[in-house]
Amino acid sequence: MSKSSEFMYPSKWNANASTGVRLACELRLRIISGVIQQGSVLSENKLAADFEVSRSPIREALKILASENIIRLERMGAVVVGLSDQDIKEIYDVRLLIETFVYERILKIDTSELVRELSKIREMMEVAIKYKDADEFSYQDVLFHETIIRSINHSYILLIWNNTKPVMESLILLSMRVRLEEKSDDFLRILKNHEIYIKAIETKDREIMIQALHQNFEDVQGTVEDLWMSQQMLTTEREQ
Amino acid sequence: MSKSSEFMYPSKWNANASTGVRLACELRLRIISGVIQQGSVLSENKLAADFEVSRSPIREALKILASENIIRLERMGAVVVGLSDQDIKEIYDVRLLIETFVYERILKIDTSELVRELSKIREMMEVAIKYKDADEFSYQDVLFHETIIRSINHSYILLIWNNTKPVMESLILLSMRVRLEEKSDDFLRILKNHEIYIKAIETKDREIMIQALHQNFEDVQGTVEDLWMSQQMLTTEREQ
DNA sequence: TTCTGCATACTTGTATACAAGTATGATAGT
DNA sequence: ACTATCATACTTGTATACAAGTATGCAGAA
Repeated sequence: MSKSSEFMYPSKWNANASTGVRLACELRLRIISGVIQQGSVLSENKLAADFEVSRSPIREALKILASENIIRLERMGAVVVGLSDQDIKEIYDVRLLIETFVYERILKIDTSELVRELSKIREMMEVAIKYKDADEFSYQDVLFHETIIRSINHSYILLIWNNTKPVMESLILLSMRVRLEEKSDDFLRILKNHEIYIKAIETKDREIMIQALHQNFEDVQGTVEDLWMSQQMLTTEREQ
Repeated sequence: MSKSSEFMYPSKWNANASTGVRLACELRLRIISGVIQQGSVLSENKLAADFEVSRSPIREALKILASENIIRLERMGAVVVGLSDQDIKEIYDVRLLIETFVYERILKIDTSELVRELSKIREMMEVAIKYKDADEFSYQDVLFHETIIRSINHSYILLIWNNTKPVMESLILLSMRVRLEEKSDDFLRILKNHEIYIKAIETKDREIMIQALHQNFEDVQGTVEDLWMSQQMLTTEREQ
C-alpha cells in the first residue's frame, strides 16, 4: 500500500525539515486526497517499512496528524479520519473568523509595508499562472494569507493559523492541481480575489473586505467539489 | 534545577496519559508559573536525567510545548519562551473569539441538555469552594467552558480550543491557587459569572451573554496580576 | 594581548532494542 | 457444531545506541 515511491508533497516546501515533519506532510496529503482511504488503520511498523525509516520519525508524524484531527491514535493503530465536507466548511469558518479578527486589527495599523509585500506575492501568483505551475500558485496563495495574518503580530492568532495551515495548504494544493487541468480560468478569478484583498487593506474599507471574504468563501464549495472529483478519480482507478 | 521531586500539576488530571503528555503538563506549569525561568535553555538529556525517564517521552513533551509556543526548539536546546502579559491578553482574545462564535451557534440549537450539564458543573464548583479546593475549582471552571464549546459539535473550533486549553488551564490553576490564600471572595464572584453564562444560554439573550463575557474579560487583568505576584514570590524566594 | 585552530563535550535526529498489553486464530473439549 | 482457552504475532510506549553537527574553551602562534 502507498509506498514511498512517489511523493505527492512538493519536496522543496519542507526540504530542511526533519523526516517526521516531511512524513506528516506526505501522509496528510495522501489522506486528504483519498490515496490513503479513511477508515483504514495505519501501523507504525508498516509505515516505517513502507517509507524505509525507523519508527521514531513515523511516531512524530502521527502525533502531528493526530493534533490536526486527521487521524485518531488508538491502542491498536492509527485510524484514518480524513476530512468530511462538513470539516472543510468548518475550516473555512475558522479562517473567516481569524481573517475578520485580523482585518479589524489591520484597520488600526500602518499597512504600507504589508500592501507592498502582498503586491509582490500577487505578482508571483501571476507568474505561476503564466507557467501553469499549480504548486507554486498554491504556495503563494497560502503565503498571501499568512502574510496578512502575521502582520498584526498576534501570537495566538498565529498559533491558530499554524494549527489550521497544514490542512488549508493541502486543500488548496489538491484543488489547484485538479483545476489546472479542467478549470484554468479559476486561477485568474482567484488572482482577482486577491487583488480585492489588497485593495481592502489599502483603502481600509470594510465593505471591500467583506466582498473579498465573500468571494473567497464562495470558493469553498468549489474546493469541496474538486476534492470529491479527485477522490472519484481515485475510486475509478482502483476499480480498473 | 527543578527536580521531579514534587509535581505542581495535579496527577489525577492526567493519570492515564503517556509519560510525555504528563511531562508536558508539568513543564508547562513550571514555565508559566516561573519556576522554570524564561530564557533558560532546556536540554533533552538534562530533563531526562532530572525526571528519571528516557529522552523519548521528553522529546514528546518538548514537541507539545513547542506547538503551544511556550518553548522554542532550536539547534542547541529548547529555549523557554514563557508567557508575557501580552500573550495572556491574546489568549483571552482568542477565547472571546471562540466563545462568541460558539454562542451564535448555540442560539440555533436546543440547549436544555447543555444547561442541565452546566448546572451540574456549577454545583460542583460550589462544592469545590466549600472545601477550599482550588484545583478542583479550576478543573470544573475549565470543564464548564469546554462543555459549552463542545455543545455545538464543531470540530475545528474544538481543535482551536484543544490547542489553547493547556495554557488556559495552567493560567486558571495558578491564579486560583494564589487567590485561595489571598482573595477567596473571587471564587464566589467567578461562580456568579458562570451563573450568568448559564442564564445567557438558557434565555438565549445576547445582552446577558455580552455581560457574562465582559465580566470574564475583566478577570484577565486579575489573572495577569496573580501571575505577576506568583512570579514575584518566586524571585524573593530565590534571593533568600 | 589577540587571533586562529583544534580537541572535546554536548546537542539533536534517527535507528534499534526491549517490555507490556491486546487482538487473532487455532486447538481441544463438550 | 460450538465454545473456551491458550499460544502467537502484532501493537504501542519507553529505553538505549549510534551518528552527525555545533558551541566551547584551551593552546599556541603572531
